[in-house]
Amino acid sequence: MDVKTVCLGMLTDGPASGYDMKKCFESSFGHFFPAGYGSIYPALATLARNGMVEFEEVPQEGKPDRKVYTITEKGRKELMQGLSNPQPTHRVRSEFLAMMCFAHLMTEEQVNLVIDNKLLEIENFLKLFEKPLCNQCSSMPNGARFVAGFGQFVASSLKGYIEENREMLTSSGAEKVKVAVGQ
Amino acid sequence: MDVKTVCLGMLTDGPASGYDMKKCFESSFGHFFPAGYGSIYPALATLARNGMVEFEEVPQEGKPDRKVYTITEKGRKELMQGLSNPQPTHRVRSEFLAMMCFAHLMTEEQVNLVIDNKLLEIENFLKLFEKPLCNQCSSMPNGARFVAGFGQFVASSLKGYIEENREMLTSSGAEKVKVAVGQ
DNA sequence: CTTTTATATATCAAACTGATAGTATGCATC
DNA sequence: GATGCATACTATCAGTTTGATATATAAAAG
Repeated sequence: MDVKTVCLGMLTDGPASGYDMKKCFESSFGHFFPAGYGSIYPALATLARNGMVEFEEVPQEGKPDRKVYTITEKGRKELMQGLSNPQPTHRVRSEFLAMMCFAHLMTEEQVNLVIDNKLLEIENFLKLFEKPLCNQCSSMPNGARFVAGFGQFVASSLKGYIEENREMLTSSGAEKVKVAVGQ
Repeated sequence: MDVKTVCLGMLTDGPASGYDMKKCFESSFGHFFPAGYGSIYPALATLARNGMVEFEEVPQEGKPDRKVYTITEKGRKELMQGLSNPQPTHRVRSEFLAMMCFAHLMTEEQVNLVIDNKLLEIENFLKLFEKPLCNQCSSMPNGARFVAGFGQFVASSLKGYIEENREMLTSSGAEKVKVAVGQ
């Protein structure tokens, strides 16, 4: 299950260009499966070379040609193959958590800044769900609703955990008391 | 903040070999910052080349020599530099969620198998916290306790969300009803 | 009038992933 | 008694991904 498979999946919704797909990654997929041009374009090139997709070059005025990709029958089979893995991964790579492991090497100001920024980031993410948006909330496939709900739920859990435990990372009560008692 | 920085951080706890660090990644760091030999050994080689670490080759009986790395003063400065980024990332890459977006292209059996496996995986992960382990729970730096608690909290949140919403992904009541009414 | 944003393509160095390889001991399974 | 597997240690490699950059034009923002 790499970027190629996700691109094939996106194309089951209708033809699209690499640029369209990038926007789709940015707005939704990218929150749990990031991809940039550097992986999308090579993926599409490989898929085309292997007959999984076909493309039509659509000329435009004043803009580069659009390459509009369509999934083929072979591509659909490949997609089903990709969806047949019974143990898909779910990986986190967090500079944030790695950094917090070394909080004792940082100043209190540094730690607080990092945490405040992270909370802001999470709050901004949660705002995406408040809007009357979900352009097609009702028309959204169940899978997409499950995943969106997942993201919202995890984000608000995170926020709660960080808020309730952040003092663990800074001059914790315990340590301050010890110092006071020691003197 | 790449593997090099995390290696430097690990070395502030005392000298270690690449193999030791791999075990450390496997047992703890890897849950939120994965790294394999393919990134650890090149990272250590680069760090040594740039004077961030020094190493001593310790011969052993019947086993390959251990290369025991120690952080240098220059390495400590580099680490502080790495810890000074006020906006560390926290990224998820989830084949699981991507797959669930395409649940409507899968059979109900496939979806159920994937979800059952994922729940088992989460339960196994949660078992790591039940043990009287945390070899040094009390001696653990606060940062590590914060991060461990974070992992435990997120995992149990995930479990709850999946259990409560999984029926959204399979032949949902709603759709079954619609079919029945339509006939 | 200049900078930014949007539309569209594409590439590249550096980093990372997952697998493989080599070498030696011990331990269990057949 | 042999075969395979786990542990201990190093290391590399092909394929992917990341993040930045390049190219080109037009419209909107400042």
